[in-house]
Amino acid sequence: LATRDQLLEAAAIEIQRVGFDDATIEAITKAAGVTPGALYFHFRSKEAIAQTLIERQHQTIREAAHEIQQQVNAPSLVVMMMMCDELARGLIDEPLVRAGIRLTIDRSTFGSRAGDPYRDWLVTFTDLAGRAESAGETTGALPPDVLAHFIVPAFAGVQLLSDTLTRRTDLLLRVHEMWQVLILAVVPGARQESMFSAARRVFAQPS
Amino acid sequence: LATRDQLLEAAAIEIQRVGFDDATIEAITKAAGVTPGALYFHFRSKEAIAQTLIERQHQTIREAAHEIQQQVNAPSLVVMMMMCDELARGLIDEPLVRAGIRLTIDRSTFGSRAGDPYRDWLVTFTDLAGRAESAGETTGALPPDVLAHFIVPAFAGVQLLSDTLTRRTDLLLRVHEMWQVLILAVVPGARQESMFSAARRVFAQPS
Amino acid sequence: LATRDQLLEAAAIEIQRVGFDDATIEAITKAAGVTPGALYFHFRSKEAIAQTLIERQHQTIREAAHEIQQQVNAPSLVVMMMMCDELARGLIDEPLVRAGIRLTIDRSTFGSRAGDPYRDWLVTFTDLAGRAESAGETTGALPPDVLAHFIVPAFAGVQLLSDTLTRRTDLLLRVHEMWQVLILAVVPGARQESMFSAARRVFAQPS
Amino acid sequence: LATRDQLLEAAAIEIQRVGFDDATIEAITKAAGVTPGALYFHFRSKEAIAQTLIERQHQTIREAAHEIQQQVNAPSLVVMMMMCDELARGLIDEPLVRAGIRLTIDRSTFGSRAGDPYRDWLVTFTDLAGRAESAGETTGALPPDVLAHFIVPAFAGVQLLSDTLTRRTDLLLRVHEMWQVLILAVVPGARQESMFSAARRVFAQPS
DNA sequence: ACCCTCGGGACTACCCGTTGCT
DNA sequence: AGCAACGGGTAGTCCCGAGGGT
Repeated sequence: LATRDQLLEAAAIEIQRVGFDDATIEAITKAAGVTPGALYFHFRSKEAIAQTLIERQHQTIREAAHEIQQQVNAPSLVVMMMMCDELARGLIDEPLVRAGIRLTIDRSTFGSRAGDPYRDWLVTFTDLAGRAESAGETTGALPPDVLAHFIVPAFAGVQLLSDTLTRRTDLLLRVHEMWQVLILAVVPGARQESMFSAARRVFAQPS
Repeated sequence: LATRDQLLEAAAIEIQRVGFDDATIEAITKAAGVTPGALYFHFRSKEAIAQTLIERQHQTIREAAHEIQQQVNAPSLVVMMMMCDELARGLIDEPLVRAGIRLTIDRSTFGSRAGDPYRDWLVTFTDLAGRAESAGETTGALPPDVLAHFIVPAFAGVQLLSDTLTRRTDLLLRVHEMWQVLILAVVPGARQESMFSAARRVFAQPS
Repeated sequence: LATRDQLLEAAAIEIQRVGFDDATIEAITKAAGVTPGALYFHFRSKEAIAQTLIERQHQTIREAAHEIQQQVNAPSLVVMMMMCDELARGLIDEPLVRAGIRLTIDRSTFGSRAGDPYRDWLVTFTDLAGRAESAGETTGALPPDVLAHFIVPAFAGVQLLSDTLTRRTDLLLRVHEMWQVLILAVVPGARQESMFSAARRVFAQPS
Repeated sequence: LATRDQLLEAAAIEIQRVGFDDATIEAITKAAGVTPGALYFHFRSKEAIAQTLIERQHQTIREAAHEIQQQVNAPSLVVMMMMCDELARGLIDEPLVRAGIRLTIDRSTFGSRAGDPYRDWLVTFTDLAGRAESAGETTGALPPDVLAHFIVPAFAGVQLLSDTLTRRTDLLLRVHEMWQVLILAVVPGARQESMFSAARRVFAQPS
C-alpha cells in the first residue's frame, strides 16, 4: 500500500539524518503521518525496515548499473565512471541511497549482510576491469581484481570523507579527482588524454 | 589514578566491539572492575570518555607520525607509506586505535569534532606531498593537495572495506595494493621500481 | 456458519495451550484460516469467545451428566464416579473441555461468573449425595452438602496437580485413588467391596 | 536493602490481587514508593520477581513445617493437620503466601519450576503418612504415597474452590471438613474420636 | 578525599485488541 | 468477509546524581 512506501521514505530520511539507532519509531511514524501500529503492521521490527531499505537501495543501484552497461556503448572505464557518478549523485540528493549507505557503514546493527553491497560492486568492477584490460584501455600492470579492490574502497572513502568534512558538497569534485589518479595509474599514456576528457564530461556538475 | 586508565581501556575495548551507542556504562564499568559511581567521578559523561579516547588516539597517531618524520631519513612518499602502515597495524591490534576510528566513522554522536583527525591527516599529507614533488619523487601532474585529498580517503575506504569484509585480516595487503596504484599514478617511470621495493619493505607482514 | 465453529475450535486449542491472556487474536485467526475481520463478525470481543467456550463446555458436561443419570440405573455414588470419569477423560483429550477448565481456573479474566461451573457441580453432587444416603450407600456420618463440598474441590485439586506434575498422564489413576479414599470414608463396611469393584470398572483405562 | 523488601511486598500484594500478567511494573513500583529504575536494579526482570516470591514462600512454608515437626510432639496425622492449618491461615492473610500460590496455580508463566512446591509437599506428606501408619494412626489400607497423593491435591482443590466461591472466607471450615473425611477413611475406628477432637482443636477459628 | 551502593526518571521498541472502508 | 490502520499500554534499559561508607 501507499502507507508502506510513505513509511519507507520517512524512515530513509530519518535514518540518513540521524542514523539507525537514533531514528525513533515515533519520529518515523510522525513524519509518515501514521501511528506505530500501522508501522508494525507492515514491518515486523525496526530492523526489518532497515533491511528493506538496504535491499531497495541495493536493487536500485543494480538496476541503474545494468541500464548503464546496457544502453551505453562506451569504454568499460567510462562505464565505471558513470556508475560512480550515478551513485555519487544519489548520495547527494536521494534519501534512499543516503540511508542505504549510512546503514551499510554504521554497521553496528547488522551482522554479515552489511558487506553484500560492497561484494556486489567488487564483482561488477572486477568484471569491468577485465574488459577494460582486454580492450586495451588499461596497461594491465594491475590485475583486474586488484584494481577493483582498490576502486571500490577508494570511492567509499572519498564519499565518507566528503560527507564528514563538507556534507558531500564537494563529492563530485573529489570523485573526479579520484578518477584522474586512476587514469594516471592504469591508462596507457596515449589514451590518457581522451579518458581525462571523458571523465570531465561524466562528472560535469549539472544534474 | 589507575582506575581512570582501566576505565579508558575497558571503554576502548567495548566501543571498538559494539560501537558507542551500544557500549553501556554497565559493561564498561564491569569490565574495568569498578562501579558506575567511580566512572562519573573521573568523567563527566559517557561522551567525555569518547572524547578522551579520540584525543588520546589522535595524539598517539600524531606522535607516531612525528617520530617517523623525525627519525627516518626517507623520501616523503615512503614516510607516507610508513604512516599508513603504522596506522594499519594499530587498527589491527590496538583497541585504542580501533575505538578511535570507530568513533570517528560512526559519527552519530559527535558534531563537527569528528572530522578533526581527517583534517589533521590532510594537512600532514598535503605537506608531505609538496615535499615529494619538490624532491622529484612525483611527476607533479597532480597538485599536492589534490593528491593528499585522495590518499587520505582512499586509506579510510580501504580500511573500512577490509573491516567489513574480512575483519581487517587483509588490511596490510590492501594498503600495499593501494600504494602500488598510487606509485603508478604519481611517481616518474624511472623511480617507480625503487618505490615499489620500498613499499614491499614497509608493508612486509611481520609486526 | 462453519467459520464460527472453526474459530471456536482454534480458540479452544490456543487457550488450552497458552491461557486466555497469551492467546492472541492473530494466532487464533491464523489457525482457523480466517482474518480478524471475520472473527469480529461472529464475536463481539475476545472475551465473548471465552464466554461462549465456557458455556459450551458447561453445557457439554451438563448433557453428559444428564445422560448418565438418565440412562444408567446405578447407585448414586457410581453415578458420581462416572461423571468424574467423564470429565477426566474430557480433560485429557478434548480441547473444548481443557480450554473451559483453564478459563475457569485462571480466573484472571472473569469476575464472579467463573464460579458458575463449580456451583453447578456442587448442587448436582449434593443432590446425588442425598440420594446415596437415602439408598444406604453411605453411612450418613457426613451431611450430603459437606460431602459434595469435599468431592468437588478434591477432584479439582487432583486435576490441577495431575496437570502441573504429569500433564494429566496419571489423571485417571489419581481420580481412581481419590474414590478409594472416599469409599473408605463414607460407604458402610459391608458395601465397600462392591463399590471398590464398581470403581475399578468405571476407571478402567481404555477410552 | 529495605527497598528490595518493599518491592517484594508490593509485588506480592499486587500479584495476589490481579495475577502475574496484569500486575504492572508501574503499579508495583508506585505501591512500593520507588521508580522502575530501582526495581530493575534489584531484579533483572518481572519474572525474576515472581521467582523470588515463589522461592521465598516456598522457604517460608518449609521453615514453618520444620518447626512444627520439631517442636510439637504430636501424632503424624495431627502434624499434617497443623501444616494444612498453617498454610490455610497464610492463604487468608499473608500476601506472600497468597501470591506464591497464585503464581503456582496460574502457571501461564513458568515452565516446570511451577510444580516444585507441590513435589515438596508430596514428599513431606508421604513421609508423615508412613510414620502415621507405623504408629498405628492409620489402618494401612492405603499406602502412604497414595494417601499423600490425595491429601495434597485435595487441599489444593479446597483452597481453589474456597477462593473462587467465597474469597477464602470459609477456607478453615472446608479444610476442617476435609480432615473429617480423611479421618473417617484412614483412622481405625477406635481412634477416630480422639482424632476428631484433635482436628477441632487445630482448626479452631481464632488466629 | 575517594569510592560505591542505590535510586530516579525518561524513553523506546514492541504488541495487541479493535474498527472503518472496500 | 478482507485489508489496512489505530491508539493505548507495557516491559525493559540506560544514563546519570545524591547520599553514605571507608
